[in-house]
Amino acid sequence: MEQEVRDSTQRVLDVAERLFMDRGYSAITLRDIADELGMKQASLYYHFPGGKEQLFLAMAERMFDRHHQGVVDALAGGEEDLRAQLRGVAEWFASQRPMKFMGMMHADVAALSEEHKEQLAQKAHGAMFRPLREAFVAAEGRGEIRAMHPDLLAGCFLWLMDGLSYGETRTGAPPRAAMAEDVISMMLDGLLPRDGVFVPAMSAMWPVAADAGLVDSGRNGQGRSS
Amino acid sequence: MEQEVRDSTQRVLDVAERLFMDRGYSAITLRDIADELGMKQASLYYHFPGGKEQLFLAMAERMFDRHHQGVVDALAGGEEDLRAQLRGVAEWFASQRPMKFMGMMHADVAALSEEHKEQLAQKAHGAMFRPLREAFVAAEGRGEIRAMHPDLLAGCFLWLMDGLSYGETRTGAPPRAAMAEDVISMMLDGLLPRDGVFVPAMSAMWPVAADAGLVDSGRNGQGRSS
DNA sequence: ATTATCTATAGATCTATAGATAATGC
DNA sequence: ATTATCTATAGATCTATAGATAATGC
Repeated sequence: MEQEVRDSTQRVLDVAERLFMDRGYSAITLRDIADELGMKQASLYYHFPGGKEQLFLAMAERMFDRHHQGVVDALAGGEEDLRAQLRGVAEWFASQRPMKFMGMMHADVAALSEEHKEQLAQKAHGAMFRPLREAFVAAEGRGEIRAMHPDLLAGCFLWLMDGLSYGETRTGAPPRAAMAEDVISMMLDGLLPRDGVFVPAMSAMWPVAADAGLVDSGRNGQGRSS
Repeated sequence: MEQEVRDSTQRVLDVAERLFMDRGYSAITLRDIADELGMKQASLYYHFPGGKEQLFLAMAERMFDRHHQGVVDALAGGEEDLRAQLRGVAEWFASQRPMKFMGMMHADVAALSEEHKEQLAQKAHGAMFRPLREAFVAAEGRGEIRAMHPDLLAGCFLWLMDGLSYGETRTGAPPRAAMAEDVISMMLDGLLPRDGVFVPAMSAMWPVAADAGLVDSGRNGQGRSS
């Protein structure tokens, strides 16, 4: 029975995570979640007496714990080599559903109480930002990369990894692994030629759609281009 | 009177843009917007008979038109030099309120009708994505940068510029101009040393907070770091 | 007559609470 | 007795519509 409780609550969190992360805190109702679970909206209060906000918070904390584990493990797996570490983190994020990290930390969090807002920000920071930042600091210490504000580096990388998942659905886009590899190469090698030679990119092999929109439909993007 | 109508409707759009972009389509009610304007919720239907969705759409299109102008002008101002062009675009975005582009194109757009969804995606693409992508293609054609999928390059840059505005409120963060310059340098020069020399970064001058959270409060970020 | 607002309200949700019910464990 | 659900519903919004009102332009 103890086991049952756990499974059931975890299933609620699974659905909540998928829906909240996909459409945002305000857009999702408890009924949406309950419907997907085949239960009634009021039944969710058995698992989360604090209601919607408590459910969202529990979902977010569980998610951050998971990502913390994934990021820390990935960083540990490529020790002494930043590129290998970043590849590992990229693989981790590719294995997870998009979290829309910043979208959540901004729009969704605004709907929470002041206390929970701060709590979640701290959690997110400790879970993903801090370990990644430390990896950049260590790489700089080893003389592997130049000095740049480590918060900026960690933020850019996390941000880009999260961003890759948005583009995933586009038709004609290079596969995610190729994009991640190129993003890492862009950060480390840069786009300018090195020693007069161009570093090859994986995504360069994919054909560029004539005028790739989000889908391939007629263009009505912009008329009044002055 | 004609003039009056225009001003009044534009003021509605101003407030709608600020609120929608800040907290998302679902989180903002027509009452929120009307209150801020000092009018009644029902009065908004005079300006936008189609209601909330029409108001959001009009707001987004006006915003994209503005950004199209800003991006195109910035790109034209630094012709034949990608770094100058990107600096110009970065300055443009710094002069504008954060648009939370992707957050909007994903979560908010999901609440719209299928038709408007597509319409907005096309608009956003034509307004900002396409001109930027073409600048990357041209730079590659000039031999300035290596070949990489231009959609990826344009997406990364836009994404990073949008991301910079999120971090802006953090205490102790380097000023936005320094961050933008470093992000551009990271993309073009890379983090690895060039010809044995480290390219200097502006943000490297800013002190790294001992354990910079979003604010400087006690750490409760992560306990169970296995 | 037109413009730009307002008041009032119908109808549809949404969150949260109270209490019933069925199944399982002691 | 406990667990996990359900039904029913109060109370609070939210969107949208109908129609009144005051100010301005012809």
